[in-house]
Amino acid sequence: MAGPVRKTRRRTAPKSDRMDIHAVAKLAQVSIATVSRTINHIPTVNPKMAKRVWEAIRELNYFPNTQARALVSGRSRLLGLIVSEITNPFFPELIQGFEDVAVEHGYEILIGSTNYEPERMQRCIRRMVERNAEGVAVMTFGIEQPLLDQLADRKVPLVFVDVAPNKPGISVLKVDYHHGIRQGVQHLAALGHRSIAFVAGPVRLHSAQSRLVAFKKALEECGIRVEEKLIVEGDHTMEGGMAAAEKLMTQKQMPTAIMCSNDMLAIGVLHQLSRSGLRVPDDVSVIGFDDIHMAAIMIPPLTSIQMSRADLALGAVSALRGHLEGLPKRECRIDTRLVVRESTGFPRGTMAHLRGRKASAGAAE
Amino acid sequence: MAGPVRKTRRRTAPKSDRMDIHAVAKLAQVSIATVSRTINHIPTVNPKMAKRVWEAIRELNYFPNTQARALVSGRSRLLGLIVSEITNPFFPELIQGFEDVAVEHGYEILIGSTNYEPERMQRCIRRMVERNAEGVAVMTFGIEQPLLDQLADRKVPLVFVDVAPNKPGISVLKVDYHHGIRQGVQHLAALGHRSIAFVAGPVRLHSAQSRLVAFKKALEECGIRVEEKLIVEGDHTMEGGMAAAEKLMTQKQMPTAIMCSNDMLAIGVLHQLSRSGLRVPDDVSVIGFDDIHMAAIMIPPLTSIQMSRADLALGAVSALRGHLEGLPKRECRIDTRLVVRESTGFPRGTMAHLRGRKASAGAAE
DNA sequence: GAGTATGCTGTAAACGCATTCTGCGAAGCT
DNA sequence: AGCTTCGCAGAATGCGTTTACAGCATACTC
Repeated sequence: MAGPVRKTRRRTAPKSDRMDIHAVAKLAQVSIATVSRTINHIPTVNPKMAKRVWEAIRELNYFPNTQARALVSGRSRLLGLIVSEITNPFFPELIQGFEDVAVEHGYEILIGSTNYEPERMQRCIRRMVERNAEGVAVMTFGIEQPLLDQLADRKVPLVFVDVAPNKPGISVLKVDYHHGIRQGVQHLAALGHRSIAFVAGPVRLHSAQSRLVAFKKALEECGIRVEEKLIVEGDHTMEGGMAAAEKLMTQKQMPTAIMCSNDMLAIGVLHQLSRSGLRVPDDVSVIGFDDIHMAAIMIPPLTSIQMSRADLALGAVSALRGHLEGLPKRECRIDTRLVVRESTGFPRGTMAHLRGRKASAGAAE
Repeated sequence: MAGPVRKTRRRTAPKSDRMDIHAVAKLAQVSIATVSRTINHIPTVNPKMAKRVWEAIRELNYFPNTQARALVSGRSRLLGLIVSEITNPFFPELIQGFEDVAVEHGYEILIGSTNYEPERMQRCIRRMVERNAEGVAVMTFGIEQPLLDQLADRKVPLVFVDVAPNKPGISVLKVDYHHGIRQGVQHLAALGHRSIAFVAGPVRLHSAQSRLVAFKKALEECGIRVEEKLIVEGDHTMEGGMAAAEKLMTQKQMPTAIMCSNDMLAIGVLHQLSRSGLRVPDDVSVIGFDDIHMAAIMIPPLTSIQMSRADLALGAVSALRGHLEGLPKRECRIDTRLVVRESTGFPRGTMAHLRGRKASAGAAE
């Protein structure tokens, strides 16, 4: 023949110590196809052989090689999750939930944190593409359009929070900020508060903007005028909350209640107030947002607006799985609701305040 | 020949829209071998061609398929990180550090959290093996020997904290708990404390045990007798800290200082004390361990013993990389050191206490 | 009892890439 | 000019799976 010499190159190692499907097949005295079918629970396999195969697998302590499976099947069984910062307690709780749901459906997750740096975002996306994630949930609460396109162009199913480009293959989890925030404002108004401040999040974060808008709207609904002076910007960290509280306290008219764009801000506010000798809720009421685990164990336990991480996680995974099964896109609503604890009470100096000192915990009564 | 008809099965899709190395080769007018060499920075490639290749890659927005590379090269470029619970703030900080170091060396990470459940641990290990992690850092501060063997048997490089089986391919990061804890005890002793309580971690955690032992040893070094009554067990959560403080306060002789096995406990203690009307550090001094970010922004800022997450992460990655390059094993020392903030001061009722009220922040003076 | 349907099994071809080998043209050397 | 050296293209092979398809019993039909 004309072709070059055909040399049957030997496997580098004597097959025996290689832990692959062949080893299992050999031990179970079947072909690799049967092993594969057994592993994948294809029903046409003879139960007798299947049993032999499982025994061999057990004996050899065999685990299928995910990379090879992914390569041939085209399915990586990997879902990406991009968050902004893993050190903000909200996110680990979210990650936990996301992972639980993903694992339940046979997926694994690839985590990326952007730290709000576009360059890191870029790397995250690159990793997701390289590892062939079947879908990516972008939970950074703020998108970078051009980067996103890299994913969308590859037809990777995506799910965003709050806002997303209107394309097929892209779902969005619409958080109903308004409901929870209105509950919060109504709760404060019912207690008698009329001077309510808001510590907003970074303007560039869409979710923070939505919370602010919802707050203003809720105020109006309760017939309370929006005072721009009572709205200060924080950065969703404790330090930001402390600075914001500081700023609010130097104002002529100090608010009797402070709502915050997230719990970290609220915790910072709590600290700064305490540091200044003000008592919560006796002097000032405080409401947070997110209801992270820590909120419940503050002193006093923080009244907060809950946005369920579990729902978020579930919604995200469901949406991605939906895309993978062909459904074009989807809009999932995430509820928020007020959780009343002990950081809210009657405003100082009102009759209610004097009467109600003891009742501040349970609100009404 | 005798064999069955050889049917050249066509690619499922017309090659053109498949984004693989062939497409790049075609566009750059070179062979796939050259593309491969270019991507892998093999120096023998002609710079001119390399440039053409990079341009083609850019134009096509090509990303190499990681699974295929891993399959053929045998290197997944994946490092596993197993932690106990992602919702304890210590761990996200650790994960962050680990990821940073890993990415810097061209690795990606696979995170697993066990939640202290052996069954989850099992699944984590399974995932690490299936995905072919090149090394795994087990940062759960407590090992499950039998499970671990599954990894060791596969010759996966491992790194543990505190304690590890003495085998080749297994490194250990030895945390020098004693140094930091001694500094803490000495700090308290110097301020005049003689009645120092310790809120320990779960007995089953090796790291918690080590901290307790180090505490006792440090006490003796300072000539203070170990009072078993002043040692209570917590569970490394805030709630555990609150319960422990409660317990300590009901004792006949209340301690003037409390050291805790981790910061979450200390924060819980802080809360419970404040709830009971005791002031820190005026009435009781408190010292934490780990020095998580949150410690610095407590009220009062928590004096804590720092164990650098960055060092831990760096040590872990270095050890794993060492194994991959053939070094048999390694023992890396992780330092701990006292960070004095405002939760420690002179004990109540001493002359020093009266004199030193103002000086409590800076300790000495 | 021959023919056909049925049920599993084994074989071999992909999946996308890295690696290696051969063949070959161009450049550098004596 | 003849030789070596270098670096590229082209082709083949393997990584560990999945899967289409061929094949072979066995069971079923009339």
